[in-house]
Amino acid sequence: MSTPKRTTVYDVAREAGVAASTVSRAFSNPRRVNATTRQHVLEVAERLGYRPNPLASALQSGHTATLAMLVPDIANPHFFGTIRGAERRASAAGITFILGFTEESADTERNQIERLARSVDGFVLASSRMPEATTVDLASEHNLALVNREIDGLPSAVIDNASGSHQIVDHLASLGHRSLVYLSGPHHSWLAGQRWRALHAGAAQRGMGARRLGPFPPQVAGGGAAADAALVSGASAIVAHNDLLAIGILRRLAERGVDVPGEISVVGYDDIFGADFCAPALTTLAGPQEEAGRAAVEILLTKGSPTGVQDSPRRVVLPSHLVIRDSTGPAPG
Amino acid sequence: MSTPKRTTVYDVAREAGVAASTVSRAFSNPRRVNATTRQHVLEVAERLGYRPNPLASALQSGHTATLAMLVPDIANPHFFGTIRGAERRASAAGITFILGFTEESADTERNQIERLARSVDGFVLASSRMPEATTVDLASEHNLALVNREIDGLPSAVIDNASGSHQIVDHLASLGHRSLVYLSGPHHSWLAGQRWRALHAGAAQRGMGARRLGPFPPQVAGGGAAADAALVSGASAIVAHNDLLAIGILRRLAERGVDVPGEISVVGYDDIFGADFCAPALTTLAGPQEEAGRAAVEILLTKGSPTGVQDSPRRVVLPSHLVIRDSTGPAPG
DNA sequence: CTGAAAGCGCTAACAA
DNA sequence: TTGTTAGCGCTTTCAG
Repeated sequence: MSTPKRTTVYDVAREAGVAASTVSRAFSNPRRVNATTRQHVLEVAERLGYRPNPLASALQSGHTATLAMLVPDIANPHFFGTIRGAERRASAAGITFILGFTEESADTERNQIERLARSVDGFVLASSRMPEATTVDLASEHNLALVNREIDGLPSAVIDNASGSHQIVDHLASLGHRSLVYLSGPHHSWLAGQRWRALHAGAAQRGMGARRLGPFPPQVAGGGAAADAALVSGASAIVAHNDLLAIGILRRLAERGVDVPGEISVVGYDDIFGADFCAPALTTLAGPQEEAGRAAVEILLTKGSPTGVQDSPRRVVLPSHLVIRDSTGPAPG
Repeated sequence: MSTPKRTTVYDVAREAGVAASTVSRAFSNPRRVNATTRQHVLEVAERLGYRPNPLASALQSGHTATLAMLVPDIANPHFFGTIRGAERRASAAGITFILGFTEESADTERNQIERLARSVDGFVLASSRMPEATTVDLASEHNLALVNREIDGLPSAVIDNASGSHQIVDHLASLGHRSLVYLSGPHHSWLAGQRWRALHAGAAQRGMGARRLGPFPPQVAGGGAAADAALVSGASAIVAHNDLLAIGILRRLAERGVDVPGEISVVGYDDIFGADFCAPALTTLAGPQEEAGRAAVEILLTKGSPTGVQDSPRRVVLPSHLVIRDSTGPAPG
């Protein structure tokens, strides 16, 4: 509030008997300054309570030491781990972390990027909703790293949903299920496409039937309609687009007096907070979310580094594993 | 990545045949410019793809149009609503929103504040862990608004825990409970103090016994020890510091074969995501979290406004209400 | 290794 | 209402 004139490089310089540029170097380019001089400058700075102004620094240098992460919705616990991983990594590197929400809208996402463009060095886009072309376009002007989305030519960190989906199919097959129904997430969701393709292929290999229904809103509230649709389909196993939806389905099935897993099995994706204490506890595909967030930041950090060369974009694929709980069991009959 | 020379106010000014300051005004001070001129400037700016650089603007004006919210832990769903409310309000005002985590540490919190000080116009401190003195100190140099914490002389938005705690006591009393045990959160938590005081007073009024045990880590994992301690205490009702802890307690009780609410009732605070689908569904104190976040940002926004005068700090108290679910029932015997 | 000087892009007096 | 003139606080050539 009060603005008792901030101490600047000049104040420190005068007091230390050096030039402002030396003070600057002492902070941002330690090697370019004599160790003794630097020590002295730092002491004076400390004494005067000097604090570099990141804005002034960024204005001149072009580097903001800040990065932004854009997430569709904060209320989805699925993003917890990723956010935390990203924040931790950024923090560790002394990078300021901006979190933005896109409200599940590609337009909002795009606007956020344009808006923040000058204030950050790069963006982590989690489960981006933007069309591929738009994203590629933006990537030419901005530093982007994707999480749980892959686009040719762009760096990304994803959790292996293909292999994970196969694990799900194998699990269900081993329990004697002959058919499954995938209750899909948003139509334009890259993840939904991935999951369905793998599920479909895996089921074919195992001689199982597989159908896709939906899209359903990937939230607990979407579970009602999804469950009802699944029941009509006659499949003995439901694979829900994510845990939120799966939990909603579990609820609806309980309301309707359908026994899980006695009459029907339910599987989710993400292993979110709550998946282990809903009733019945949910069988779901888990992955190192935190690691994914960390990796994305890492990518941004190294991209901006001295190499300068834009080698082929890094793509990190993290292993997933199926956590078997109480919502899956032997096929009935 | 590529830096094809950004268009600046000067480019626009030249092209529009006006001075740079006019361009500046057209954007940031529309009234101080002729409507026609402004229109023209905006058109030219649009055509050239001009985008104001917020850093340069902030450096000169001292206003960053950015604010930061500091939260102890992103993994606690309790903060969802508050974060979302704050972000939405900021977004609506065209303010950039920075989210930081303090890892439940007062030191980290303080460091974050110092670190971001120059880059933001104010801070929303959610469930701040800092000692009162430190906070008051910081408030003299920074623009602070507290959420779920009250300190004399500082603006805040809190959910009414006192009245809420009384609601809990009344509910339990009406079910015939003669004693309750409060399983407390962190010792230095302001909320924990509030809750216990109100619980204690309410119980006394109703002629109920009340004991406090703990502190316990306010997480699901803390529930094991908490539940065991509660059982030993012999109380027929448990009030947990928050829902995370309550859910952990529910789990432990289930493991030990203790019937809830048949043998013992359990109440939580916050009505977090999951409180409605754990087993049994949790009776808990709910409040308008989102509103709290919104209010805190609102405070920051108006504080920085033209009034200039620092009237008595605003304190917003939001109503809470008890959501009765299946974890509470008549006292046994 | 260090200093001097010139801005980064914008806004804020002060004139006109 | 608009233009002119200085910077905001820092980094960065370029000399020395």
